Amino acid sequence: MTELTLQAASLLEDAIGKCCGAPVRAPLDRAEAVELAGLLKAVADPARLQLISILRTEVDCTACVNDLVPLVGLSQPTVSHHLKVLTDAGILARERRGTQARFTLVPERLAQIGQIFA
Amino acid sequence: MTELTLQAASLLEDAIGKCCGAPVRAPLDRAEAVELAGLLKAVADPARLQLISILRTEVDCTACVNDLVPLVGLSQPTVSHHLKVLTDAGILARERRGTQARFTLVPERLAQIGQIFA
DNA sequence: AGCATGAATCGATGTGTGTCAATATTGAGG
DNA sequence: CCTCAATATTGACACACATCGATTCATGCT
Repeated sequence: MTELTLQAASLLEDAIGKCCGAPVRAPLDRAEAVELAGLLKAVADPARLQLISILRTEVDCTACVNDLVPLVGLSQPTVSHHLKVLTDAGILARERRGTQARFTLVPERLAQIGQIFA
Repeated sequence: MTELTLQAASLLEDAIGKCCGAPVRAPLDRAEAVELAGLLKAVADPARLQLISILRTEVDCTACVNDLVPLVGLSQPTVSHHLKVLTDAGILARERRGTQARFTLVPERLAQIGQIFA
């Protein structure tokens, strides 16, 4: 793995053309773009954003489906569906606790999304 | 507008329950969630992510439609469509330059998206 | 004016997705 | 084992959307 010194990176910036002080990256190819878009799609939905924001206010960022259903005002199957989408995207972790399923935020994954546009 | 001191915010954190060191926010209501989701949807598409990443490598973060079409490998109408979506979302700015239209990144808007999950 | 070029709009089409009611599955207790 | 409570899956439906070809619109040039 070759690494660039800060100085070399700066020269590269001048050569390629630099934007807005943001780090220089090569344009995404189709595959990379599809993967990133998949992650963003998981989050680009009102119900799922609400679920995430609710979990953020819960102790340990966890809750079970039954707690969430009344808070988002959707049917239980629909909430279950959204939780699955978020879990498949690695944004939530699922853990069985007796008869109920507890969902917990994965903060590193959220931070990763934030980094995309940093 | 009432402001919280850092100390008060910290107490509030303890009272509400805190997650992952992320700032405490109230859960999103439906309207807020819809608006945020709209912004994220604009970005949650492979072609549009590619367009953004390409613009980032261009000098001054600008390019015209004809330059972009071959780079993303989609038809001109489709590229035009995606550019419109990004522009409507405030992520690009459009400017006529003779017969062609130049699109420029709005870095503040991109940063705003990053902040959502910070 | 007329033509050429670059960009936007239109119409159509196939695919994806959010939602729910109904049903199935899982796990705990009697 | 049977039942109950919590969650997941299925089927169906409406709606949104990415894509393209054809066309239209806008500018600059001759």
